[in-house]
Amino acid sequence: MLDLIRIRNNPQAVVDALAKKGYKADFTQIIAWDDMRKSLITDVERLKAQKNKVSGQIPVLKRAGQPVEPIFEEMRKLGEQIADSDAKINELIENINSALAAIPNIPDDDLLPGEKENNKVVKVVGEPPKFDFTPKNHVDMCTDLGLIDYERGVKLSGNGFWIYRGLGARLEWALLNFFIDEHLKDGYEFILPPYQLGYDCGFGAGQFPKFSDEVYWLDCDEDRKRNRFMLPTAETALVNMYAGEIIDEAKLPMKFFAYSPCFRKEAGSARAEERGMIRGHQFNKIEMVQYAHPEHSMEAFEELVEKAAGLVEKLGLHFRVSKLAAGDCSASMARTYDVEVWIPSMGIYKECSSVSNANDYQARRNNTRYRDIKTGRPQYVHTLNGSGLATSRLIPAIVEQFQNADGSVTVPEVLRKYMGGIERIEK
RNA sequence: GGAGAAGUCGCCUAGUUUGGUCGAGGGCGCGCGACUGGAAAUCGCGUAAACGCCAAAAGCGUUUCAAGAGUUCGAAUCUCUUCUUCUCCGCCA
Repeated sequence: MLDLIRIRNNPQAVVDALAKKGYKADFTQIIAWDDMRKSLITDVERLKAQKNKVSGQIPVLKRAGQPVEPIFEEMRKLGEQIADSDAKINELIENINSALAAIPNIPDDDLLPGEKENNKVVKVVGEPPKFDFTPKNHVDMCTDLGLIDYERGVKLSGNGFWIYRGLGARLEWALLNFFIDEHLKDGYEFILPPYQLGYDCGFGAGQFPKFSDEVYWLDCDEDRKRNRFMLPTAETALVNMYAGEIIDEAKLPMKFFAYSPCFRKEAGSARAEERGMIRGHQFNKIEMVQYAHPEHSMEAFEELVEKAAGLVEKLGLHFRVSKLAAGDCSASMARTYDVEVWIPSMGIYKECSSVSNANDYQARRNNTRYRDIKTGRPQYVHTLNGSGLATSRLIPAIVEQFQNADGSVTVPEVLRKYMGGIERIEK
């Protein structure tokens, strides 16, 4: 949610900034509504003040034994006028809010405009492995080694689901354990959130109303506001934990990470090149979230990027970090860097972490504030999130990048202690 | 899932029977000040948010007693709906 005062103060600046995201903003209607709201409020508040004053007289007159009935008729008329104006004001507020809620976040100044083609690689670590044999793709590797059972996953739940088996399950769990330990070392608090969330969480995170069709709903009431959905990422939970609260400034930054499966419809995105576990309806992810003071959110952002990249690096994988152009950042985000891991069989880098700063966009939507020590006033926090990391993109990278001529896979060293010391996965 | 009780200012609590100077009293906590060499104790003062006048401060006004709707000239107080919590029962990992 954007700040209406900011829009009012300089609409053109906001229009220009949003244009970088490819969003055509026009605030004339919103501002007109807000103008109407303001003038109505001034009027109706004058009426209310008058009503309160007269109302306060009634007990005094009564006590003095004076007649009060004559006043009632006038008061009734006043009351009708007030109810009338209040209804209009509420309608205007609703209009304004739903219009504001549909507008994406303002991208940071330093972002390039445009889409993917303007993403900029800011860091490359390692290089693509060279094989002196014909490398296999991850689907074949995982199937041959018995790590993943794609066929039976489909049998159980349909396309987009798989079963982790045996060492595959242990590898998955080892990755998660490795990430958990690393985040604990960095002083992040471990959170296990509910996997079913209410509508407000989706709204607060900025995913609803626009993307409410991309999650799985558990109930089918006509009004989704009373229903729950399966979380598409733990961010949706973490970012709403303090909704409506005022946090002590001294507590900032607050740092969390959560494990959760993520459930996504991914409608219409089934593509031949995204076989295996590159894109599924359910995948595991550790998500990092920080609540930061606005003056320090950029540092928090850098920290999260470093952490995400550091994890991939410790695994020994070849990857790169890209700074996304304004139009490639999601609607809620002011700034996003992707950590992309090399998938040899596809010949491309695939996102395994996306680190973003929402600035105050989410905090405004779900009313998460801190109390400023100097002024004593509540201010919106900045919320940041980043995967740390999503395993479903890493297992393909690991089995492909670390495959050997005999069809085995070398287990990254940092994972071995979580897998009973196994160094190599073979048939 | 069934039956009952309850949700008041950071926390605890008064007020709900008898609707009207109740936006709301008291205690704790917290902040400031006095006393003290310093501290404790004591005493005094203060103690929410949103919105509007307004870009900001001061000030004034409006709104907010779980949320929403209703009755009424007037609702913390009466009615309805929803949510949450607690107790008992049922069911279960």
